[in-house]
Amino acid sequence: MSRTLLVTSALPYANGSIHLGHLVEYLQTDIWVRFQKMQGHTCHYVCADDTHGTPVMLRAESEGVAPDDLIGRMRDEHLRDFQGFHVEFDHYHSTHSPENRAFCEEIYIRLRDRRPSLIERRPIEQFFDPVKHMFLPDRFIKGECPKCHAQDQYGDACEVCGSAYAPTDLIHPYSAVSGATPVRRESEHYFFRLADCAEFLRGWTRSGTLQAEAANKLEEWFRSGLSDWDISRDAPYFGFEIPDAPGKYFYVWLDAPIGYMASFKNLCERKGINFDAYWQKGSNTELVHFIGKDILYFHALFWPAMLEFSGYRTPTQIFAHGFLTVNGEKMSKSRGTFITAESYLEQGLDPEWLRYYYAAKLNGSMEDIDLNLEDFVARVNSDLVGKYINIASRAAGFISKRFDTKVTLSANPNDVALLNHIHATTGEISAAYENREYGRAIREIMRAADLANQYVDANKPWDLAKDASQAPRLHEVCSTSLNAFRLLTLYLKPVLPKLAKDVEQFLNIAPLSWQAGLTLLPENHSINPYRHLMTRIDPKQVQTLVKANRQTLRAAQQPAPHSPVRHPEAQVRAHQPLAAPIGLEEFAKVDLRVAKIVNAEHVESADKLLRLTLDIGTETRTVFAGIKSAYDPESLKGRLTVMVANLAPRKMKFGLSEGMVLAAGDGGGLYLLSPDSGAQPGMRIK
RNA sequence: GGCGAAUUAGCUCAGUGGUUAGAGCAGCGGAAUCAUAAUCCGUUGGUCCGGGGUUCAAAUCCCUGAUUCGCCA
Repeated sequence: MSRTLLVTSALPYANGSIHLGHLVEYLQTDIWVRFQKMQGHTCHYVCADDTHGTPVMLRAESEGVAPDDLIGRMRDEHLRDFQGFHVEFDHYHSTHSPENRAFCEEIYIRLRDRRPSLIERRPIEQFFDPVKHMFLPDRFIKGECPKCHAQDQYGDACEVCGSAYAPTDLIHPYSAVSGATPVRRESEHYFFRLADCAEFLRGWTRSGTLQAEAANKLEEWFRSGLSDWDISRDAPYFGFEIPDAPGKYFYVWLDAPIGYMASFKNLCERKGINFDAYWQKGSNTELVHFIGKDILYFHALFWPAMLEFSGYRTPTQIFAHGFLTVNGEKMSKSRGTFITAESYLEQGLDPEWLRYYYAAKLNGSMEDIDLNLEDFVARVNSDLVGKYINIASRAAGFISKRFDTKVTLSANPNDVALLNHIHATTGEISAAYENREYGRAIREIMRAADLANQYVDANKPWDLAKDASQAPRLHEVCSTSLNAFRLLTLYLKPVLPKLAKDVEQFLNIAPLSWQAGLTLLPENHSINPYRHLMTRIDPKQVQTLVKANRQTLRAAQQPAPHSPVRHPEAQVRAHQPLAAPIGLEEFAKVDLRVAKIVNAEHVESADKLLRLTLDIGTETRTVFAGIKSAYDPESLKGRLTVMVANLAPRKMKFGLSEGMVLAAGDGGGLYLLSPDSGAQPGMRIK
């Protein structure tokens, strides 16, 4: 039965580049969409840039450009990266669009005008930056941790001791925007009464829309009670003004998911698709959202509630996936594993290698997947080139040279058995794709590729070729090999669209679709000359890629490592303004010394700290440094760095810290300073 | 701190119907030479994180500990 689907991937935020972590989601979705289209279903895949919010506003300001210019540029970059990885959207829009404004206003007004209303206004008190004249979200307020007294911690949680608190708990808070001391100020905010939607949400959650793990997570949230959602932000804010509220703007997370509708609306206008047939209540089309597990809260609570109570249909499925780790660890700029989509392509790596590797690793759960770079090379080379491509390569020469490029049909039982066997796996493979069990599909396909290679080996075309009387058999064996190869290509096509296209050209056939593709090449069908379809990965390419990403750190505008659509307010770290000027004498008070790290070790029960023993020539110091996330203690031993030697010692839970080491970081990574070669421990820095 | 997830061969992962735990890659031995040194056959390798319990029987269920990761809006 033919289905009609609208599929989305989460909207990437316009404040960062696409990296390999993002790509997990877009490739997962793209594979699924391509599979659905190959099935003959009607399937639209839309996405957009998520453009609003304080981080974009501040970044545009710091770059001296209008927000519109910034988001226009970012959208172009994002789209270019996606296309580079063969992610094929039917439309890629922007949340800063007339369509989105219209839907935001409409949905808001419908929620507001319900009786009883789902929108409530009440004043709340927040920190306000008196210099910058703006309210400060938690992440924009820094200060001293009330628990461990670490300096310069964010307003929501301490990165040194890991404790969570409210920004009001900070000691000596200051604005991360201007450096000014924030003041408390009251302002009226608009809230969406989520608690009133609880009953609906409980039912919706259990209606098969979520993975079991996700439904469990929601159950936790239900148990702890749903609170109202603050959907307004005060000017200045880059976003849409709330219709009846001058100076109040929709919070970016309200307008971001509505962007799915806006993007599709734009597609509908241009293609003559009936928008209402997809979005009206009771629609029998499927609405499927692919998201990262970190934004489940927004997509499984706020979003369906907003839709339901503003008279729209709710999503059919929310598919949440896990994060990407590289070599078993969080992506890290200092290790060079924070790899951007752009750099991957620039280094000349084939996007289909990554598509294949992700597919081989993905399943339908929210578990994280690991990109092990050594395994990546081995897996792609062995599976794709050694097994799959090899089948075509083994047979093509004979067909071209001995049989005038023409294939034949074979009734030989061995040949029929092989093709039947590969054909028989179709159901299992398509079920695996449908359920997003791509790893299972790939295992199945590679098992079939193994069979094909065994078949070639058993039938020994190279022996047949030596005996002219065996020519008909040789013809059958090579034709059967190519037919097997054709079926495997069909199965791999959602994952490897470009390669499949090249194979279609080589085999001289129409684009493969699922049902029509489950046939054989007709008698006397003529193929084109074989050219190498895919090269192997040279491990050096991967090393170069890692090196390149280690070196291009200053670009540093990336959002937090592995989240496809991170809470936008959290992404502001990269844009700290310069501090107020100071005189030389003031600077000279700081005694900076070259220090040799003579020992470095983990601190038991500390999440972020390493205990460093530093030699500064005249004495050794113990310093607790919050750099565990970025450095392996062993790698630090013996290296030189810079420390503040006259910082007053501070008592910490783990002992006395006698100074601090200097490191740069914007939240996405940490980079210890190093003096140039020749410096000796104890030298003063001035 | 609370809650949740994960921990299976050197690597990456399958494996809930409770029998003698599997695959791919890597390793080792052999064969082959059509194919981008690709392929084929054989083979080594695991106290299924530790400990306890339930059972005739546990990687699988229960309890507990360790480690890792995530969430706490």
